[in-house]
Amino acid sequence: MIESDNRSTGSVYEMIRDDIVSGRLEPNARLKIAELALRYRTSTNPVREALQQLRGEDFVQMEPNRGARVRPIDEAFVRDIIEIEVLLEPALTKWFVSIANEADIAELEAVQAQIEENDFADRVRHGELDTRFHQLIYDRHYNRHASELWWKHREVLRAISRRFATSLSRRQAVLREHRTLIAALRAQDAEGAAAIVAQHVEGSGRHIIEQMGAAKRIIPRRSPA
Amino acid sequence: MIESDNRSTGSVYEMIRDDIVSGRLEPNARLKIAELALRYRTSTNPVREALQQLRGEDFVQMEPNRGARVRPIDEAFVRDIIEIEVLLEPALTKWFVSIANEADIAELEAVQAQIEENDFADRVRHGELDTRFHQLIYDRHYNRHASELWWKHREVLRAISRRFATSLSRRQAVLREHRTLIAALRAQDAEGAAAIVAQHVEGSGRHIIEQMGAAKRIIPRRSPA
DNA sequence: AGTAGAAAAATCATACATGATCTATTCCGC
DNA sequence: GCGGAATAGATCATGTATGATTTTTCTACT
Repeated sequence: MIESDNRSTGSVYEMIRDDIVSGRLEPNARLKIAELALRYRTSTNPVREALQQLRGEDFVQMEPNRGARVRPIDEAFVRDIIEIEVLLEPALTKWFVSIANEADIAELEAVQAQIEENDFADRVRHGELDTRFHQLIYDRHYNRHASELWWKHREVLRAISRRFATSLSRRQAVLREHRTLIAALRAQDAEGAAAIVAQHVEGSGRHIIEQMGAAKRIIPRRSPA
Repeated sequence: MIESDNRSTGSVYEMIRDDIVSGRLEPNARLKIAELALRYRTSTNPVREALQQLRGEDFVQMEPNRGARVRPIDEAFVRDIIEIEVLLEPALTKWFVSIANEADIAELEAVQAQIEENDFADRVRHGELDTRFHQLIYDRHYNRHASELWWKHREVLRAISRRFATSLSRRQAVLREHRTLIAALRAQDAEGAAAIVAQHVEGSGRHIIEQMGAAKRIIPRRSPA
C-alpha cells in the first residue's frame, strides 16, 4: 500500500476506479480486499462489490481464489481498443457534423486555443483539455452506448498516456490534426472529418504503443503473474 | 419468483446471467437479493457481488437504495447496439477473409446447411446455429476486445429475438445474405463480404425493432418504472 | 532448490443495524 | 361521504461484523 488514504467522499467503487484510472493503483497491482477496506475505511463487503463491478467493466481482472488485480495493460490491449476507436470515432464525428452549430465549433476552437497555449507543458492539463476537445464532439451523440464505450476507452488510454511524455512529432501531429478537424467540421465535410479522426486515433494509438515498447526496454518488466 | 430453482452448478453470477440472457428473468424484472439467494441456494453475499458484476457488464441496472433490475431493453437500446455492430462486424469480417482457409469456409457451409435444413422451424435451434455461423467468423479474431464486445451484444440481441418470430421476408433475407457472404468469403472479396455483413446486421436490427414496435402495440406496456 | 508448516487471503455463510422506499391505513378539511 | 395528506409498518438495500472453510502465498528449514 502506497498511502493510507482516508478520503470519505464518493462510493468505494468510484474511489477505486479513480485510483486505477489515475494510476495511483498501478497496472497489475494486486487488490487485496482487506487492504482496500482499510484504505477506503469501509468494511469488506462494499469493496468486494466494487471490485466485481469493476471486473464487469474490465478495469479489474479476477482469478478464482486468487483475488483481483488492476487490469494489466499491454500493447495488444491498447491496439485492441484503438482498433475499435478507429471504427467508432469517425462514425460519431460524422454525426456531429450534421448537428454542430456555430457555437459548438467556437467552443472547440476555444479548447483548442487552450491546448495550444498550454503546448504540452502541463501533461495532466493537456490530457484534460484533449479529452474535453473530443468529448465536445462525442458526448452529445444520441447513441449513448457508443458514447459511453468511447469514454471508457478514453479513460483507459488516458491512464496509460499519463505515464509517458509526448514526442515532439506527435505534438505537432496532434495540433495539426485538431486544426484540420475543426476546419472540416466548419466546412460540413463529414467524410473529411471522419478521415482525419481516424488518422488522429490511429496516430495516438501508434504513439502510445511505441512509448510502451520503449519503456519496456528500459524498465525491467515484472514477471507477469 | 417463477420457479424455485435448485441448480447448483456454476457460479451465482453465471446462473443469473444465464437466466437473464435466456429470458427466464424478464426485462425490467426486479432482482431482489434475498429472493435470488433463495433461488440459487446461496447466501446474500454472492448474489450481491454477482449483481454488481452484471451491472458492470450492463446486464443489470441499479438505482441507489432501490436495488437491481434486469436491464430493460427498448428500441433505442437495440438501435445503439446495432449501430456499433454495423461498424464492428464488417471490420471483423474483413480480417477473417485474410485468414480463412478452405476448412473454415467448409465449416461455415456446414452450419449454413443446418440452418437451411431447420428453416426457422425450431426458433431456439435457429438462434444457436446463426450464432455459431457468425461466431466462426468472429471468434478467432486477434482483437479479443472486439470479439468479446460482439459476443456481449450478440447475447443481448439473442435474448430479445427469442421473444419474436422471424418474418417470412426476413427469413429469406437471412438465408440469401448468408449464402452471399459465403460466396464473397470464398472469393476473397473482403470489401464485398464487409458490405454484406453491414447489410445483414442492419437488416437484423431493423427487423428486431419492428417486432418490438409491433409487440408494444399489442401487449399493453407496463409503466416503465 | 525443494518442501513443510505458518500466515495470509478469498470465499461463503450468518446475523444485525440503519436508513430509504413502498404500502396501506388513518385522519383531516371540505 | 370524499379526496388527499399524513403516518405507521412492512419491505428492502446497504453497510458492518464475525466465524468457518478452503486455497494461496510466504517463510524458514533441510
